[in-house]
Amino acid sequence: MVNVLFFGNSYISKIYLKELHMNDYNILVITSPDKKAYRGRKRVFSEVKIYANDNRIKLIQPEKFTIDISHIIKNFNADFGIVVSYGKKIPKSIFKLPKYKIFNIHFSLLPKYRGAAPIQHALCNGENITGVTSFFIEENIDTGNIIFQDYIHINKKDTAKTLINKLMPIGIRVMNKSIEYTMKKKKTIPQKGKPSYAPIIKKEQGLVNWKKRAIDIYNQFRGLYIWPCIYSFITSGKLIGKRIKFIDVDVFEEVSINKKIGILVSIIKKEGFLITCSIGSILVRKIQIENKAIMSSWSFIQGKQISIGDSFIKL
RNA sequence: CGCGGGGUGGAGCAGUUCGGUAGCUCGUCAGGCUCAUAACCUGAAGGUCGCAGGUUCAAAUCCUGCCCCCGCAA
Repeated sequence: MVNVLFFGNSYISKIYLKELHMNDYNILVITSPDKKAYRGRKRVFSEVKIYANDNRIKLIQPEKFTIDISHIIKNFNADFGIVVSYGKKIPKSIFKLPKYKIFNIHFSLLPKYRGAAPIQHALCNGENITGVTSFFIEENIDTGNIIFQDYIHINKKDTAKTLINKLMPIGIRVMNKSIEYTMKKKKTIPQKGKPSYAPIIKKEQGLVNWKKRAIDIYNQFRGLYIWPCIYSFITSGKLIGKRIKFIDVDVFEEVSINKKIGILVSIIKKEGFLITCSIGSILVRKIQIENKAIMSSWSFIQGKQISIGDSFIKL
């Protein structure tokens, strides 16, 4: 029986945990403590925890890696460990414990996009290629020697959501290859090339800058699709001061040079409305006003909440 | 027992402050115009105004209780 430590928190992690479980490894899951979601006064368990509980997989939820936690992990006698979307730094005292150390599944072509949000940053930058890399973790973040790497093309229409879906099967393959290579003690290779960084996304990064090109704003939309979405503020008309999230947008055209930017210039029946950017304009199909549910731009227009000439640019 | 917004024909909204005829932009259906149309014109159907009480000559509107939905924050 092969003992595996699994570090993960998100629903992405769950997919990898499931793969390991299906392959009959003896797993110890390390995930974050439960969070409280107050709406409905419920406690929310992470997907990882739910899966572990449903399948009777051992699980611990340390806040920090204390001596006690370290003992539990040591006593598990892991052969190796895998980290997928864990979100916390794992100290040396822990990652030196397993026989074959611990490796991470990272969603970029390292050394590009080191950090917490590689998928989002790759999309925001309009990359047309990305991938999955596995490497042994060390004290610096995302710098370890590469075990296995695979790439994938990014479609112009891909958002963070669709790209994650495409990366999942690649990642599974990378993980399985990595396990195989690790057990065979196959030689790893140092990262080479110029590194770039993908720090955690903050909500403020969703604010649209209308001085940018339509294509740049569209890329920002793709990258921040799942969270926090791109948004702006309505600065005229009846909803003045309200924040508006753009839930579904597209580039309408990308060549015109506009004097007035951040203005709703026209409405396309049943489709949505156009907003000018410095170069080009974007078509907004779905929106969400703060404190409201998501609705189509067309419905929004029916309610006379917004009309041609309204602006989104802060004065 | 965190903060806040909301429930009005099929969709999105106004009307509630200060009680008095159910309103707007769409959609649907029928007819008309048109070579033609998602355009335009005419007409029609479709609502116990979230639920239950209360006040009143009269409640979408005021009072009380309840249900449901949503945003923020974690």
